[in-house]
Amino acid sequence: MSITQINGKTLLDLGYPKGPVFKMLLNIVNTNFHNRSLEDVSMLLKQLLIDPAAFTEDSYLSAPAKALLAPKKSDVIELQSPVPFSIFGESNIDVNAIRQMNNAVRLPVTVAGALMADAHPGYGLPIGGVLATDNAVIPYGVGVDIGCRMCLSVLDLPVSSLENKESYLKALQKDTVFGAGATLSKKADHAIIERKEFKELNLLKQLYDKAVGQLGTSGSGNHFVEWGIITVTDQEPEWGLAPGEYVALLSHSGSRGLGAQIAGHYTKLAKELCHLPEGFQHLAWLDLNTQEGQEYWTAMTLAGDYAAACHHVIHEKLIKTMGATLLRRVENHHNFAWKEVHNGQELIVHRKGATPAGKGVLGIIPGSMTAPGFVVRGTGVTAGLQSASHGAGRVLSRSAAKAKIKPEEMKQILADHGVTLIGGGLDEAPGAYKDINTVMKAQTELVEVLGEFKPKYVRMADGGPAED
DNA sequence: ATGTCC
Repeated sequence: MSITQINGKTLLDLGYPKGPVFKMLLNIVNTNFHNRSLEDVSMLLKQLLIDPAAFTEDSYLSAPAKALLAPKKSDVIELQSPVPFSIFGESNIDVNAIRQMNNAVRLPVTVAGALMADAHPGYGLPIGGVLATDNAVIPYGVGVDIGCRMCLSVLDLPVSSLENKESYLKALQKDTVFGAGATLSKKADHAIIERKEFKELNLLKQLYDKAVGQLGTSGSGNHFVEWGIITVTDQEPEWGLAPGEYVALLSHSGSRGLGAQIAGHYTKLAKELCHLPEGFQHLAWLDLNTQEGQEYWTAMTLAGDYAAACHHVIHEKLIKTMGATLLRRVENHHNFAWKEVHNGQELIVHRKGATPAGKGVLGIIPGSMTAPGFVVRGTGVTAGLQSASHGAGRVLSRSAAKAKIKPEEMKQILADHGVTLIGGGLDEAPGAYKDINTVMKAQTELVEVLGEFKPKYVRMADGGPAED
């Protein structure tokens, strides 16, 4: 026997006006009409829309009928007075990022917020923004690249082997694939493609082939795969490595087309279901008690695991090519939402370009292709919502970097740091980023540094043409 | 970030 369930899209397709009647009908239909056929339910909903007056005494549908008959009242959600939030490294943050955060803490679902030291403006929530809400998830609070993350593998290769430049560069050429829409020529094998969610949600069904083809690729933008040296400095390393220098592999990428499509789909749905005032619409949320909210959570979780799988495929290939053994791995999402308990309340904590930094939690904060990245251990500070920055943060937009930075300057900085780059454009030049050391100083109370990673051989997507 | 599509 099949169970009939409808969602917001069903109502939109039937021609229902957006508003409070949506939530009423979803509850009524999905709890009381699930034994009826979808055809019967659709017919009934059509009649209700055409002649609501005929249903005002209906035992199930009187409330939505009356709502449809009521004079149209504005259904724009009212904002609350702002929840105070901490800003780390405020003097170094674009005012527009702070303005966006000021907006986010006025949502009626917001319980707490924090802005990280690498913050810059984004869609809705700024990059570097952390927002804790009550039972609501904001697709643009997670970001377009769901599950964008870092992965560091510390290997048993001798540091002196890095002198063998060609073998490391060749491995990067052979085992990594970059570019928008890029796929592997030989499909990667990983348990993620067996996940049942790909069969349970229509959207995920449609994205399955794309996900399989792009598994193990890196994408474009600020994503990279690089070899380098990690210097472990912590005297009592709880991560099982004695202080000293090691060869390490570091990657930065996300959930590729899969996550991007999920983000696009549910952001659109959120905007249709959650009506915010002008200027706030990118912050539209999905109630986790609705089918749409649950679907997003399921899809987001899958995209996060898929992003992790992509890193693991890349690392396994490179480790095998170099004949190395994995000593220790550290990895973390920095675009995601988590269910966490803060001050005794379960909250939805969105980190959009922020590293989880709960007490004792390890994470990676990359610098740039010539600046060090850091392995950190969170302190769990409440003011920072148990978070830290996800990198240095941009100081120049992509277009500004292309216009301002000269190719010779970029070459010189790479040479000065002994870094070899495959691909990479002026928009990713070190000069486009803030000074990572300034950013780290602004968050000393949020994270302790356990080790410092210096890039040596870096691969990124080919940069676009320079702009005039 | 994504083959730039609501």
